[in-house]
Amino acid sequence: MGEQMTLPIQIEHSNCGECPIRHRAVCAHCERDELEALEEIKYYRSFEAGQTIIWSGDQMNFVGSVVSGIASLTQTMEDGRTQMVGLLLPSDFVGRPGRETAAYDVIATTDIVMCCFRKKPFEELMARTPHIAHRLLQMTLDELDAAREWMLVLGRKTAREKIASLLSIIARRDATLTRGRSSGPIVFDLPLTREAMADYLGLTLETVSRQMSALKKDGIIQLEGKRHVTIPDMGRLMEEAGDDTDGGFLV
Amino acid sequence: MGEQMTLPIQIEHSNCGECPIRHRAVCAHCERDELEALEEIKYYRSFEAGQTIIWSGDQMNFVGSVVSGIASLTQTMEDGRTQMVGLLLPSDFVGRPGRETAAYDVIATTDIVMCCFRKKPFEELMARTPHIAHRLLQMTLDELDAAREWMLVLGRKTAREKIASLLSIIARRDATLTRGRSSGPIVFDLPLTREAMADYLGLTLETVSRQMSALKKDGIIQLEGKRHVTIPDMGRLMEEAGDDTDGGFLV
DNA sequence: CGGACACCTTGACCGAGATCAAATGGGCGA
DNA sequence: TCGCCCATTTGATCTCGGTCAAGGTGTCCG
Repeated sequence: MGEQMTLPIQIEHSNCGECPIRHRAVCAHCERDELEALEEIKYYRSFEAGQTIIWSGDQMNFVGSVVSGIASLTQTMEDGRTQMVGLLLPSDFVGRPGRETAAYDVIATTDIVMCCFRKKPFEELMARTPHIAHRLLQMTLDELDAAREWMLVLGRKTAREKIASLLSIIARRDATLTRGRSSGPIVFDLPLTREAMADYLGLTLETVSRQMSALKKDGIIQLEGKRHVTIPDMGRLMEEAGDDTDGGFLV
Repeated sequence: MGEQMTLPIQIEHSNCGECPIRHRAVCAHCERDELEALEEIKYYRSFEAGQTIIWSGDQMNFVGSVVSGIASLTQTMEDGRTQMVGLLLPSDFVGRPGRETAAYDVIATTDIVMCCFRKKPFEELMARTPHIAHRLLQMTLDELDAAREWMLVLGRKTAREKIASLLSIIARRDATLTRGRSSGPIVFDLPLTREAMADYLGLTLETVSRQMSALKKDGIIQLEGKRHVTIPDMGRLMEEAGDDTDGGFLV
């Protein structure tokens, strides 16, 4: 069975035409050609929050990456239980080279703009450019890591640890995107509803809410409104997450 | 961070020298050369049940595949909680092309024989042979699928459903390896202890044992001794697993 | 300004699975 | 064959997180 995957494509946040993201290939000496080839097969799509971008089982005729907004990769059981299996943030890649159909639902969590490439030409480009294939392999390995790290979270962590893990991942990701590694308090807006957090963590939204309140009461996080989060001490949060590895943060 | 992964390499169970597995490359017209090149950098290692084959953080100087036996990819928290994040069965590939160190512990569940290739030459071969890189990408995508499917199991399924899911995965894998798809009862030996099953499923061994007994009492499975399992009706087992997809089994 | 709606919080209670503890059983070496 | 060791089973109890049910809060729009 074919399916959906996310691979963070190596890109830079600088302009290429109307697109705020520059799709950068890996091989230094042929970068120019690749960029031009990508330009030719590129188009844009946008989706509103809540829209299902791709249904599990869909024929896929494009690959692409998220320009802005958040989407989730989700699996659903027939009785309605759902589990988010991946989070698509800006710069993440969508689509499985070589596979025909999607295996997961891709649901827009916020409004989304995607930069798409027609699948066939992209794959041909990939075949012509070994470095792209190699880069895709590396990205897929990263995804696999993230998935396996998440298996530990889902299988063995308590609700409180799960919340702390999610917060630290989002904070880390946010911190590396917006500034370099700094050591002050970290401030960001949660891009997920309580329900989406619950789907990601294998919890109910009530439990998520309770644990958020508890972390707030204990001073691990500060909450302003429902979404605005301040983390005064990243180290303490990671302790709460039960993380031995600091994930390369603040190294 | 680099790490460990499993990718089922495309192989055939026929002899090549002393190795019971034939390492088969993907490109038909250059298969001969690839086989010869693989022969040159090949060697064997064996491990006893319980041995840790690779420690998380180890420098990796080989890639390889399992010839016989079972191993597990495992993550451990500092307080001792462990979660298995992958299962290595015969024909599964070990090692991350392009990564320096292992991210997970690889522990021999049974006695193991591995067929290894020195990493550097293997990667050079990979660079020379685009089809191998492409094949590796496909295998990695399969792994990613398996991991994400498992996230649904870990996050949303009940203990009973988890056990049924694990049994059906093992049964399916066993069935496709040993014979073609047949429709009769399925018989196999569990390659895992109750504790290993628990580590895989995010449960305790007591719960595993209880649910196995329950499934037995309800006639979903038959148990002879501790390990020998008969599944009279695969359909019923998959119902218990809450699986909507039949995973391509008996299609 | 106020009402409606979506999202979130909090409370009370319950149950699946964890934990602690003990009994059973099978395999292997002496 | 006996006895030991270790995996497994089974039992009793506890607890975390799920479930059901009210409220609260913020935002949009009349």
